[in-house]
Amino acid sequence: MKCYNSIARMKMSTTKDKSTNSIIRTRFAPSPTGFLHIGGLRTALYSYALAKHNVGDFILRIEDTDQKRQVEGATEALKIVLEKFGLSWDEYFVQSERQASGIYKSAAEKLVESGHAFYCNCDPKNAKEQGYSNQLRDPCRDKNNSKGAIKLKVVDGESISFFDFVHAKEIEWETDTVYDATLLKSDGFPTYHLAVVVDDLDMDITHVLRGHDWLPSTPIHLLVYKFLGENVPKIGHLTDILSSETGKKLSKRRDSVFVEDFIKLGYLPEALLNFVMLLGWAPKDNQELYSLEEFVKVFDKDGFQDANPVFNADKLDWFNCQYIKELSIEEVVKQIKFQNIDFEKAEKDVQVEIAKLVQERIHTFSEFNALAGFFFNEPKVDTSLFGENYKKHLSVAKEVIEKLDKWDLDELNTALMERIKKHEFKVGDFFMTLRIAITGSKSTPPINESMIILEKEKTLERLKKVS
RNA sequence: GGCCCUAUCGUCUAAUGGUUAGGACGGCACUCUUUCAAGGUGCAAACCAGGGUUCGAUUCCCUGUAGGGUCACCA
Repeated sequence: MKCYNSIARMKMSTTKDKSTNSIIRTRFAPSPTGFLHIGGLRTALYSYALAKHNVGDFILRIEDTDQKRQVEGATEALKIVLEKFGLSWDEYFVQSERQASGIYKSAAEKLVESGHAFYCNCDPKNAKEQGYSNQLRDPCRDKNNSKGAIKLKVVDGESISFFDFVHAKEIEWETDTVYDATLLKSDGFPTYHLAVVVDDLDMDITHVLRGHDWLPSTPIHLLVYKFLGENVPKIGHLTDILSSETGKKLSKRRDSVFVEDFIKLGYLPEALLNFVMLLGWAPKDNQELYSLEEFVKVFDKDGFQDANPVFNADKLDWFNCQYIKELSIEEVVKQIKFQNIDFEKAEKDVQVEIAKLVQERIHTFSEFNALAGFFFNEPKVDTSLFGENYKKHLSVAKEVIEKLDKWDLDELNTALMERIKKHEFKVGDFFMTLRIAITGSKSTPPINESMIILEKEKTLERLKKVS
């Protein structure tokens, strides 16, 4: 991965001939205010795929112009997660570092000079109470102030539009509905509206992919682009992912939305990424399983969905199953270690044996303890679960196991089956009794295999306890 | 409320001016099986409504309805 710093990058752009630059350049521009949102992962993925499908550049830009909302370590966490998903970037920028060079301030001042922006020296704290903050036309626009925040001077009676490449249609606004947005705050930092335009221009971004929540402020950006007099990148707005609970946009408060949380719950990055690929984009054929590499290969701008998809957890689980099945047994072992401390302490061959039994039976690794915790913790056995004849079953089983001279799956099975026949037990009933006695549950991994793993002593201990 | 976006099975979606409207998840049934999974087979399940345009609309246009987003010196 190439990682330029901002200064090096600025030097580059001054020496480069922009007119010959036809390469596709996309960016992911999160603000470091917390963990990565599932929708953010999808935006990053599509931006990455759009660039890489066309052998272009994918840029990571940290938008940290609101100093008050910074979260310690969020940028580092963001980078780690993106790399975990294979979304590596070619260039890296931090807006607060760029801000120091005065790039945003001078752009804003340029707009004032050309008459497209004005100073507002109202106290931001009182602005709301005075009704200045959400007014379409700010009273300061005619005051000729020479300091304060800088706001956009929107001209009425015009229309402004752009072609949205996700929706594949022209979207238009009357400027009468666009408010005099703040571009440069009184602390000297740009707002998103200014920074995004200045940076996308300076970094030669060709395609902007962002969330639908940005659509309403697009006319502001369009105006700034126009007044700065440069080429506007193509812009596309991705659908919102809806909560299956509320039917509304996924919210940090109500829904589980953070990528890190899904990883903790035992979802594999490949599975999560594959799931997210198909929320808002679909291929022409019916293929559903894609690695990142395959996805990049088939990705195109025509596959975008216009309607908001609902987050379907069942389908995510299914994807996770598919990828868990493909895992090598060593990888399964590794994943289980994150879920259970006792497992980590077990002998290596025991770990492998347990992993084999569990691999096809779980949707996420967090299910491990419910399914296979009995290997490490003695279960509480609810005797009401037992069927008829369970006492006979148990005494026969104990007898067989005690006499068994070799602790081996085949030997155990044949010895058990022999006695089942002799006593004319129902095979299923007999093993269900053993299953409950040993695991405390009616649905478990294969019971003979489990007993072999548990070892003779522990198996007998548990059988004795309930008989 | 203003502005903007959207509308195919419960969910993710494909295709199409003429099709038995396809696939996947989930559901159900059967099968496999000492439980649960996994696997296999099959079934049910959709074009929001009303007007146009057209020989013909799920598809194109309009209206309605419904859903979503957004209205900060936050991003």
